[in-house]
Amino acid sequence: MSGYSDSHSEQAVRPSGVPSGVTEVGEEGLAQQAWTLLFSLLHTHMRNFPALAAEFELSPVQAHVLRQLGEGALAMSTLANYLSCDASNVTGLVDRLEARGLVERRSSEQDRRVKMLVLTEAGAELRGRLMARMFEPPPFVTEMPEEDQVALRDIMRRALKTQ
Amino acid sequence: MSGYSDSHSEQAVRPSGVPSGVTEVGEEGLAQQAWTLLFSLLHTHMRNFPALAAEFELSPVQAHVLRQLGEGALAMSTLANYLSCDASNVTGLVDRLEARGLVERRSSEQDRRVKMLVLTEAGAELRGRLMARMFEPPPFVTEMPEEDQVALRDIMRRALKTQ
DNA sequence: CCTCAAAGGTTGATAGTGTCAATTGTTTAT
DNA sequence: ATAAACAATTGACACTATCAACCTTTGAGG
Repeated sequence: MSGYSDSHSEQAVRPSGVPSGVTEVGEEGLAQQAWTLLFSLLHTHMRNFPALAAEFELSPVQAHVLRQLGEGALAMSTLANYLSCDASNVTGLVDRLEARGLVERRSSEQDRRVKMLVLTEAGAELRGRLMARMFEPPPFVTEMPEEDQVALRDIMRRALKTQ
Repeated sequence: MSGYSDSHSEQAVRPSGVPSGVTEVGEEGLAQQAWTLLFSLLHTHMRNFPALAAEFELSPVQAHVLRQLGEGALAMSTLANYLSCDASNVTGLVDRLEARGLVERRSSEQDRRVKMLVLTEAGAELRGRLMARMFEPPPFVTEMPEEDQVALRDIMRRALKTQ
C-alpha cells in the first residue's frame, strides 16, 4: 500500500462527463480530441518497449539509461533527475550495468563526491544498435500517406520549438 | 542478468549512421523523421505518468489495469494479454487491487476455470477520476495553433482506422 | 582555522513488478 | 475414460523503486 509518493492535487473532474475508455472521443474540445487519439496510438506502441529492450537483453529502465548516456559523461545525481527517481535507485542500476561492462564510474576531479558515468566501448556499441532499433518508425507511421507524414513532422517540429 | 526473455532478432543496423541522441534528425526518411520527433515529445511526456498515477495512490501498472477494466468484465488471462505479461504476474496485481476494494474476482458460470474481473463501485469512481486526469492534454498539445490541433486529430483518426 | 550545514553517493529494509517452473482444477478432444 | 490443453495460483528469484540512515566531501561563516 506504500511505496508511491502522494504528491497529489485536488483534481477538478471534467464536468461534462468522464471519458470511460480509450477509444471514445466526446465533445471535449479540440486539444483533448487530438491528445486522446495520440495517447491511444502511443500507448499501444509503448506496450512492446519491454520486448524491444529485451532484444538487447536489457530491462526497459536499463535501455532508458543507455539512451540518456549518449552525450558525454553524466553525474549519478543528474541521471537520477532524468529518470525522476531516487538517487539510491541509480546505485543498483549502475552497479548492474557496470557489472556487464557497459558503463564506468569515474570520480570527478573537481568534486570528489560526484561520480561521472561514461559508456564503455561495448556500451557505446550496444547503445548505437539500441537507438537504431528504437527509432525505427512503427507501422502506424510508415503506413500513413506521405502528406500525413510531412504534416506530422512539421507539427511536431513546431511543438518541440515552442515547448 | 536473467529475468528478461531473449526473444531477440538479428537486427539490420541502419547503414547511414546511427542517430546518437533523441533530438537530432538526420536524412533518414520522412517516416523516421516524423517518428523521432513524435517519440521524443512523447517520451518527455510519459516521464510523469508515474507521478500522475501516484496522485491516486496507484502504481503505473495499477493505473494501467484500471484503465483496461472499463468496459465490463475481463478474464485474468485477457488482462495478462493486454498487459503483455505473464499470467502469474496478474495474480498479485489483482490481489493488491482487490485488497484495496477496487476490483472483484468473480468466477465465470460458463467456465469454472476462469475468473472475471469487475470494478467495484469505488473502483469505477476512481477510474473515472483517473481517466479524466489522463486525458487532460499536455501543454505541447494545448499550446499548438488550432490548425495544428485539427491536423493532428485528423491524422491520428486516419492512422487509427487503418491500423 | 574550525565547525556545521548541505550535497553526492551508498547501504539496508521493505514493497511492487516481472519471469519461469511446477501445481491444481476444469474443460475438451480422442 | 484418458489424455491434452487451458486458467489461475504458488514459490523461487531478480529488477525497480522508495525511504531512512550513513559517510565523505564541499563550502560558508564564525
